[in-house]
Amino acid sequence: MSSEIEQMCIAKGMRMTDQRRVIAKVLSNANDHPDVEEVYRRATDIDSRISIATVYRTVRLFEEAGILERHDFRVESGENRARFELVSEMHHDHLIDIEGGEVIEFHDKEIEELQKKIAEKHGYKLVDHRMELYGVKIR
Amino acid sequence: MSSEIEQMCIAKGMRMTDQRRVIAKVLSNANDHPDVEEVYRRATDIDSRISIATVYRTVRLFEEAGILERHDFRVESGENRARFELVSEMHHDHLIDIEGGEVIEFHDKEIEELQKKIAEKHGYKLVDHRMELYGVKIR
DNA sequence: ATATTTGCAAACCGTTTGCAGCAAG
DNA sequence: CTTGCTGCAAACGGTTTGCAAATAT
Repeated sequence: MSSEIEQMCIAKGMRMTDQRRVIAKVLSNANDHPDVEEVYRRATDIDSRISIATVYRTVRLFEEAGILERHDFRVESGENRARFELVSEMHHDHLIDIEGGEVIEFHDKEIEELQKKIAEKHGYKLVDHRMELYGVKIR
Repeated sequence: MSSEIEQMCIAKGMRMTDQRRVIAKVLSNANDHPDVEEVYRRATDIDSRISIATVYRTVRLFEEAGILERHDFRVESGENRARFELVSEMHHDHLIDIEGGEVIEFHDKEIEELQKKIAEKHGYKLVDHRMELYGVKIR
């Protein structure tokens, strides 16, 4: 059976190679926000004939096709790797545990509404936004 | 007369070189959000004996001293340069014109409050956040 | 058959760093 | 005098790319 992303690719008329199928599967199954290295690890685990260059090309392709969303979370270690997740029907933002690294997804209608209003107040139509909350667990 | 940033540096006991003084002045006078190349341009305009390496070292120093804030605005051209601004007494977020590139600062108490609540609802203490609105001018 | 994709390694770009000389305290 | 700063050029790390071979359609 083909993965969720593979279906989307087919729907968009993309040429499906073994590599793309594997990467599509890895990303479809991910419920975290892996970076390219991690996708590469998981993909080569399934099929070793995949190069990191192809992973880079493929996540970019998927992103441009509106299948994946790219994030640049600010992270303690200062490493600057982009992380990816499947675009979901429901838009959401992220709360990042700066100690543990976990990422919690949330959606707040009220904030979204306020953001739109702020843009309008300044004479702008809001076309995108980025909101990341950074926190530490209360124990 | 010494610039706002220079005063802060002195207050923190930093060794003041000509290069640092010039860079401090450039950043104190900036009311935009220049990247390193732009700071370098403005600085060498005043005194050509400044290298880009020193600009990099100095903005990092100022950032770590809590004098500057670093931003990584998402930008159409895909270029990934960090941009800097003097930390202001009043915290604010940014509305970025994705066409013109202008950056508008704003502050919304209500959103800040909601962000804190969201973090708490998930068992986190909010320690930082990043909120950028991307818009197009309504003509 | 042809157009697209791949792996490889080299290039890229923003940023950092080792080092020897220079300047601040 | 000592410690820290600078310029230079080389290294870095994540990402992209030119190319010839391999593959999808």
